[in-house]
Amino acid sequence: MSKEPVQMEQIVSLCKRRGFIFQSSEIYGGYNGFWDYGPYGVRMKRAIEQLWWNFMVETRTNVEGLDSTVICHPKVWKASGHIDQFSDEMTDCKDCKNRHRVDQMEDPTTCPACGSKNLTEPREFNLMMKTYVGPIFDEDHVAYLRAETCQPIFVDFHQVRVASRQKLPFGIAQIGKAFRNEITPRNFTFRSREFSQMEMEFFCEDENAMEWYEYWRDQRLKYYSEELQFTADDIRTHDHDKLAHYAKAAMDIEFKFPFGWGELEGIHHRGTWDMDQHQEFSGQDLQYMDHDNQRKVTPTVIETSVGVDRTFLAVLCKAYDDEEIKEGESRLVLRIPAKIAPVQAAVLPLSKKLSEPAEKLFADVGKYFRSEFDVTGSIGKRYRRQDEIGTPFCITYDFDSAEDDAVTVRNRDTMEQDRVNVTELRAYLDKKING
RNA sequence: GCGAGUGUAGCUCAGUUGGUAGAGCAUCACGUUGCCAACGUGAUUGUCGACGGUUCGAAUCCGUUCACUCGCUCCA
Repeated sequence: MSKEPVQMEQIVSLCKRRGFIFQSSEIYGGYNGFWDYGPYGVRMKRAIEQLWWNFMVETRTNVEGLDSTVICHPKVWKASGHIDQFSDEMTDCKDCKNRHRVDQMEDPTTCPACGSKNLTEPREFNLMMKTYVGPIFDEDHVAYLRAETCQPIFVDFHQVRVASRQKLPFGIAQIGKAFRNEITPRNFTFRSREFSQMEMEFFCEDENAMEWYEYWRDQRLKYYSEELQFTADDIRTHDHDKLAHYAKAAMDIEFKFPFGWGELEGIHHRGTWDMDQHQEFSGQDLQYMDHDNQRKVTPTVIETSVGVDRTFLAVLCKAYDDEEIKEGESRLVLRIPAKIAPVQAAVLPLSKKLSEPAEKLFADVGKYFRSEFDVTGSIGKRYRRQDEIGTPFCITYDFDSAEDDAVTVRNRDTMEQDRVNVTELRAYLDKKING
């Protein structure tokens, strides 16, 4: 059953039509690089975040959570290198139209691509979003929106450690918004200017760092295969040969998007770079006292950093299936894993006459699963509507239901139905959805 | 940001040499239907991306701008 590879336009169109994602500020013509999650989108986005949180935090004793502010003391970004490193001088060649980083050019007056000297004045491109804190808008009150969620984790390391009574090795995880003035937002939500990250910084001793690096790489790959059901065709890893200034080892987990391979997650061995920087800039002692060995160590950091919006997009691309049912008839179905589907169970009365008892059933199902009630249109029509938003189970209340206290549960992928007693419905769905 | 392309109802698109907008799907109502896009009748929807100009008259011509797609660049 080979199918046409999905195109980005189809994903964008579906997202808009069914209320997953639409452009920010659309009535004003939109705003480049900003996207809103609609009713189904926010359900699935939160489910993805919850899935990651459960996997990374709730099911472990050695990872703690944090929810820090978007705006931090400006020195945080000075220490992290973002204010300097995120700021590139760029020049455009007026002849061959290529853009170059001035610091990477052998001769800043000559275009490396075509040799022309007809270049624009170097202009600074800083990716940090700037704002002011306090009512006075001058240079002394400049602040930045965080460009990544991990820096506040380093900054709060000691507070979290003391409060949670953790010893090395342990991790701190955070989900939240980050902001970057991307030069070119592109590929729908893949690269936007406001986005959500799910990051975990694992603090350990340097001797064991590579082992932890490998451990977290394996854990994260397990998450993609077992939790998100991505296969070897969807996912590949890519080891960095050129390392960033802070990294000792680094790899990406990439997903095969319609527009090509794109990074979902980065796993980095950051050494003691961040902790050293914050120690230096804050003047505070950020070392960890290892009482067992009577020594102080600066923790080494292993980072796992995921883009929520990218995960969301990957799930949709993978799930999208325009399936041919018979000659000339197809159904659009999103084969989203049940755990993160925006609607996990739709309650549908077979006929409008059955609305009242069906609504009672819906009230009960809705307590335990993300659910929806729909009475408009034929039953087949309503199944197709649910297929389109990836609802794994449709519960149909029919004319026998009052008699036998049972309903049919229709499976999205197989389109087959089970007759399930209402008293067993919760357990039935729970097993199918949560395993 | 630079270069190229695109921009008409929620979606996909039509709109002839400038004469103030249509189709299919979707949505909603009523009837019908009783488990996979049925059908019938009716209804809603657009300052033709935005602003400005030329013209008696602009979706159609010109300018600017915004957004999207592709390339350069960058990254979670």
